[in-house]
Amino acid sequence: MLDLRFIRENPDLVRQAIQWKREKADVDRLLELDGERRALVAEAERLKHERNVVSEEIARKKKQGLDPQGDILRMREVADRIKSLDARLQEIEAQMQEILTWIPNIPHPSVPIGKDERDNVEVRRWGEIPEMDFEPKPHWELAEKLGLVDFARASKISGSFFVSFRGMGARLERALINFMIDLHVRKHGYTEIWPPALVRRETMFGTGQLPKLEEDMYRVEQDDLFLIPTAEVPVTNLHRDEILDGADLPLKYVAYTPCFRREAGSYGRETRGLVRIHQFDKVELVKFVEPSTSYDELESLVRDAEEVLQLLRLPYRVVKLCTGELSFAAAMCYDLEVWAPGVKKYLEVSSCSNFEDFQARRANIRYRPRDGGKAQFVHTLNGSGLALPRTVIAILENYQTDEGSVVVPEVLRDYVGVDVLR
RNA sequence: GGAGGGCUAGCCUAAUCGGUAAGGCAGCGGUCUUGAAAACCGCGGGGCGAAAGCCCGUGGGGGUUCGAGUCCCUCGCCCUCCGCCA
Repeated sequence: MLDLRFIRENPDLVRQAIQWKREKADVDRLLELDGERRALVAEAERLKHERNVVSEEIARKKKQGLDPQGDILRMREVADRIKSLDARLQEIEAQMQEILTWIPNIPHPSVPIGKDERDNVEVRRWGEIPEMDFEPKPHWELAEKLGLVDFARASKISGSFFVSFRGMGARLERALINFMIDLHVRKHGYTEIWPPALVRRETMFGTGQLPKLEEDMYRVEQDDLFLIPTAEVPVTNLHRDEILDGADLPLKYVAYTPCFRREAGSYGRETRGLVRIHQFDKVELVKFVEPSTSYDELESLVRDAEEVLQLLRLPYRVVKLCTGELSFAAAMCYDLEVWAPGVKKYLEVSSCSNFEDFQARRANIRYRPRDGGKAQFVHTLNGSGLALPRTVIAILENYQTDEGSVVVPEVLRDYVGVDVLR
């Protein structure tokens, strides 16, 4: 959510951001309502002042044994006026709120302007694409043959685009989760969190998933709870409606959770195997930081996520998203894309974003600066570190041998228990 | 699922039959000091305003009333007990 005052002072920039992100929000209508609201507030406040003064007068008269009946009758009318003004104000504010919640965050000035992934900017590459003297197989063939994944039975019990890991496949999944969390906790100084996977509506609103993405999420109707699409949601909302101590910042959290996405309307190509599934595992990094440090913190967040790929020795590239690819709440975002030789493309395994104070304002997360002073909104950031299924894809496809076995990356061997999946 | 008790500012705690939120601690600024502590003074939730000042704010929302921390309804959360349960 943007600050209303900021919108008032920078309407053109806000309109531009709406256009860049292909959102629909009527800024002119918002400003018009804002003007109307301010006039009504002035009138209502004048009447409330009168009511306060006379009410005290009534109390005084009663104490002195005088008859306040005339004042009471007069105030009855004032009270009616106030009530109707407040009702009108409430209506206007609800309309403003509705518009406001649909206004996206403003992209950082350094974000390349563009409309789709072709306009993203590659920042750097890491690692060598492995040379194979045989035709690399796609991961679903390898996984099926090695008995790591059971697509058919998962579909039977839950429908298409669900998977069931089995045997060493399940073991690999668990190994990756532990490896990633251990890295971020022990080496990068994150605190491990295990949050709920079902959250309230307000929680989804706090990080910006609602109202925009309601159709993309699973909802438990009976209790109006949502299955989280990412750990970002519960973990960022941990500090909702709090004032953090500036001396404690930055707060750095890492959380493993399953993630649930309906992926409504995104069926099509590139959805075979493990590329896009309704339930997947992810290790997520979340930071709460002082505003002046947030872009440095974004860089270190990206490096923390990259290190997972480097230790796994998987070739990847870092891409800076253009304005049209930025999510609703993000001001800047880097994607990490790992090379998958079987499907012959780069796959997104991490999105690392700085939301500046957009989420903090929505979720009311503030901090008290070290030198005292007023509480201010923190900046929030998050990034995958990493999403599991595509990391599994990359491991299977990059580490495959000509006989169809898969070598286990060295850093995972203690976690997996074997050197080769065969 | 049922019964009861609670929720006041960063934290802690008051407010008689309904009369317009009293204090304390922490924090920040100042006086004093070589520096610090102590002591004393001030600030100390949000909005509008150049300021004076005004409005709002007792978990959220609504109602009754001239006037609500206080009465009523509703939702959330915490605690105690009963029931059920991996």
